[in-house]
Amino acid sequence: MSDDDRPATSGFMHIGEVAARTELSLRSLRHWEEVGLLPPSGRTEGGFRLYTEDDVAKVLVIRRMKPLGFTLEAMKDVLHDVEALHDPATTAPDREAAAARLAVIREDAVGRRAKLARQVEMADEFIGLLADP
DNA sequence: GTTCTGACA
DNA sequence: TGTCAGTA
Repeated sequence: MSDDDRPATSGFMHIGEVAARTELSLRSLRHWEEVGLLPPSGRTEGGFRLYTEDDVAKVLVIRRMKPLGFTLEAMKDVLHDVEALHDPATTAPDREAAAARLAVIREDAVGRRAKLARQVEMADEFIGLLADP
């Protein structure tokens, strides 16, 4: 690794640090860039991906949606809408539309969470079934 | 030693 | 998604 590939000085992180901090695989992070879900904020001259704290925040959003079974496309929309709401330049009607979409996703998430909870119940019952009497 | 791209038992 | 190859 050459000096221009060392991110420590500028607040940027390499993919390895992001993976470690988010408990996600390098493979997933690379894949998500490939499909346009999470492009790194930058690249070194050597081609190394550079991630910011904001990027990590997005990764965490994805990590939270993952167990709910949302599609990468849905995650992409969420990231875009959340970003739009953060951007002061976003117009009122655009905010309204983004908020509406996120509300739909939230309802969906509530349902998916319930289904997940039922699965955990099944797991607990199974574990109880094998418990020492 | 870490990351990159591409490919596939 | 994991993992291995062949590089830089």
